Amino acid sequence: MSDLCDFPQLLAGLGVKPTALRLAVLEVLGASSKALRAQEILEAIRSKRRVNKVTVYRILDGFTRRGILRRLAIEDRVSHYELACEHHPPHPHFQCHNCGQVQCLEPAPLERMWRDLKGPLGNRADRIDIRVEGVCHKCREIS
Amino acid sequence: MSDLCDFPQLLAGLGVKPTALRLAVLEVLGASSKALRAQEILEAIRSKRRVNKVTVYRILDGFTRRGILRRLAIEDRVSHYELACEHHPPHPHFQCHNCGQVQCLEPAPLERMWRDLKGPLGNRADRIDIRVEGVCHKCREIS
DNA sequence: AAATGAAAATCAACTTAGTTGCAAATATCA
DNA sequence: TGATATTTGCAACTAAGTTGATTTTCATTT
Ligand SMILES: [Mn+2]
Ligand SMILES: [Mn+2]
Ligand SMILES: [Zn+2]
Ligand SMILES: [Zn+2]
Repeated sequence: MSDLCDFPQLLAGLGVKPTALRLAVLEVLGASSKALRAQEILEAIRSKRRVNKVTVYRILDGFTRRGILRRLAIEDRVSHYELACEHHPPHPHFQCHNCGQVQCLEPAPLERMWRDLKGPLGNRADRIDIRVEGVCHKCREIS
Repeated sequence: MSDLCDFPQLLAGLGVKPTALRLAVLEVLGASSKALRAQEILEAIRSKRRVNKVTVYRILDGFTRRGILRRLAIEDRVSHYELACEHHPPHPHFQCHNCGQVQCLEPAPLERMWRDLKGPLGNRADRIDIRVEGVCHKCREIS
């Protein structure tokens, strides 16, 4: 999705060393049009080289803490990850409850929701996640 | 939250036997102003009687399938449950990333989101979940 | 009241996704 | 080169939930 980002430079800007594995994680996510599970990222990297899952989990975690990735709590019991670079502003997601895929939707409606939800609370809102669940285009055709 | 519902009657209407445990699960959720984890429901029941966790998980699962409860994928790796009766229409949720509590927000803005998100897809949207993340009122005071 | 049968609850074992602690391998710097 | 710090790997563990088989409960039928 984002071959627009120069990953080595992105990491350099944050003082993070661009190791082969860190770049591999970013490239897998950059090449995907949808948010991926840690498992899927792991397998994608493994199709090219050998990696330990712990390393991948640690990279995903570190990137999420630094704001390089967003971790989505979109599905029970499995996190999904996506790039959080400027080409990927926060946006709603769609998950098909038949095939499980997580699509990215257009960011547009987010701004308005912010205003509606932020107001009425003594809480401080830092982030808003919108998840649409249903049956995707492909799965509808089949059945 | 919903002492408004007559649980035995609710179950009867669906042809589900109102066993002691099923009612206990509904009463715990009915007495709570926030969505609860399976663990919390289990502990609440255990403070009164002895139960096996499998039974509680199966009850939660059955209720969710029948639409008596909603299962919320609001936090990584832990489901939250809430009553889905007419006094609890679907609504956005707020989770504090300090204390982890999941508050229920007002249902109002949901209708509008539907229209915005349903349209642009070949997908069929069945449900929309909105999750606001931040720091809750209580946790803000403390720090 | 005893026998039958179905639904509900329990138990032990298992699974999945992720985490922890520590050791080995690399990279960086003096 | 050696000393230090960072990254990666390995094995063991955890938390949340699931599975399959067994036992209990409870309403019917005899
Ligand atoms: Mn996305
Ligand atoms: Mn709620
Ligand atoms: Zn699908
Ligand atoms: Zn809080």
